[in-house]
Amino acid sequence: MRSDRKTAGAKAEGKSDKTRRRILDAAALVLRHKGFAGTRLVDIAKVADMQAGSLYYYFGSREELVAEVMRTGVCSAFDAVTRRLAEMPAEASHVDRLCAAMETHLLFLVEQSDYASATIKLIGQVPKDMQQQQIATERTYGKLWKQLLRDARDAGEIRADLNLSAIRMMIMGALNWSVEWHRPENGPAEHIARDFIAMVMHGLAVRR
Amino acid sequence: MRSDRKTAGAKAEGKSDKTRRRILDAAALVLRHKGFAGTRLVDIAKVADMQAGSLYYYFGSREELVAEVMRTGVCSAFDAVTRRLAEMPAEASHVDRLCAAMETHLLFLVEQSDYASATIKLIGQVPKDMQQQQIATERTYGKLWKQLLRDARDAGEIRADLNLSAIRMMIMGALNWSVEWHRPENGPAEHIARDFIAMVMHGLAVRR
DNA sequence: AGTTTTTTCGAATTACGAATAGAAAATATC
DNA sequence: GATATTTTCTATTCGTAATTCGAAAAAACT
Repeated sequence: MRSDRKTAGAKAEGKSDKTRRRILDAAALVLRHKGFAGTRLVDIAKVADMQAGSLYYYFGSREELVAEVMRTGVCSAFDAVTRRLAEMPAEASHVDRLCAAMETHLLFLVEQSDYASATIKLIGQVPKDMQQQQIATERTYGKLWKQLLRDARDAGEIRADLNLSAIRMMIMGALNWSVEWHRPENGPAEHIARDFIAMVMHGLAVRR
Repeated sequence: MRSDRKTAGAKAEGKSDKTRRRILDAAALVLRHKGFAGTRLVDIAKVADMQAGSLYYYFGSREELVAEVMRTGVCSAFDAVTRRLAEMPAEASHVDRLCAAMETHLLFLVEQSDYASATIKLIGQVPKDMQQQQIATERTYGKLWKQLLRDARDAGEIRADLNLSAIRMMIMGALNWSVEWHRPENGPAEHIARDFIAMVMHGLAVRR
């Protein structure tokens, strides 16, 4: 059994923690590509360079492992967006901030984090109880987006006649769906983001 | 073994065909809610009001059954949109047609067809070979959308500086993602569609 | 170097659900 | 109404992959 020699929040990372992370990384990678049903423990073990049985030294069950990948996925995306917003100049408009959030979310998803893309993919695949847990974790991230939209609307920067909840879900949907189709050969994610933001902000219709 | 007393395209539907459809309906319903991994044959059988073993009289395997649900899902969505476009007045603009297609796709997805919503959900969940097959089936539907966008652009009705492939995927993503979040209590799908179309066409930003 | 603790292994077990097959029931045919 | 055909049921088999467990190996400690 593992000893808990560390106090919460310790910074040094021992061998055991590194192995644990290696397993999580492997799981995120495989899950991202094969989904929940398609991912077997032996697949994860192979990538992590160990035997399937050994995984149980670190995680109580397959579900527990997957759940931690998903939790990490949401939290890391939240962090990435939050950090990006934090480093914006104070004079940035609410719309600027909204656009930055969209760009960051998309880039993070498709070319930075296996955890985040795996999480998106898994949301619709895991059993009901895990899903509940997951939705709870996502609530904080959802609130951030809700706030971004509300601020922009209250400042008169975006139109006020739309159901912002629906708009938010549609935006997230467009961004999240990219994990299903985006491949590097479709071009750099920055370009996708640019065009998407152009559409969302100014519309497809030509100005008269 | 079933006799093939019917010639292709016969209109009368015998008892056997009705049972077959009952199973497909049940499968679509369950798959829509539980996904690929979460759906067991006994679940489908229960809804179809029969024993799991009996399914094999109609389908060679679980995969075959799921594949037929998915094929039906894409084809029916294609039909719904095509029909809607066909009954539009000749003087309708290309943008009008594009909007009609978006609305139809969304409504069909969230409140008309378990087949269509199950299909969307399953795309990222099924094994690689089924996925290939599925993508092939979807190609026709994809072409329809590509054409709608291209026509609108060529007619000068939408801006010409955007990557239409990416835009198409983003639009489909926003619409498709609704199967993950939309519930009747979020309000009628018509309203969601209206707001989404407003955003896509005219943008969130207020006009100066 | 010897001892204890942590980590890994790999074979065995278990659980679950798809698939099969032969009997029974229902339905159609003559 | 008897016979043939189709459909369904039930119990069983089969395969796969998660999980367990005791032993071996590695690492840490004295």
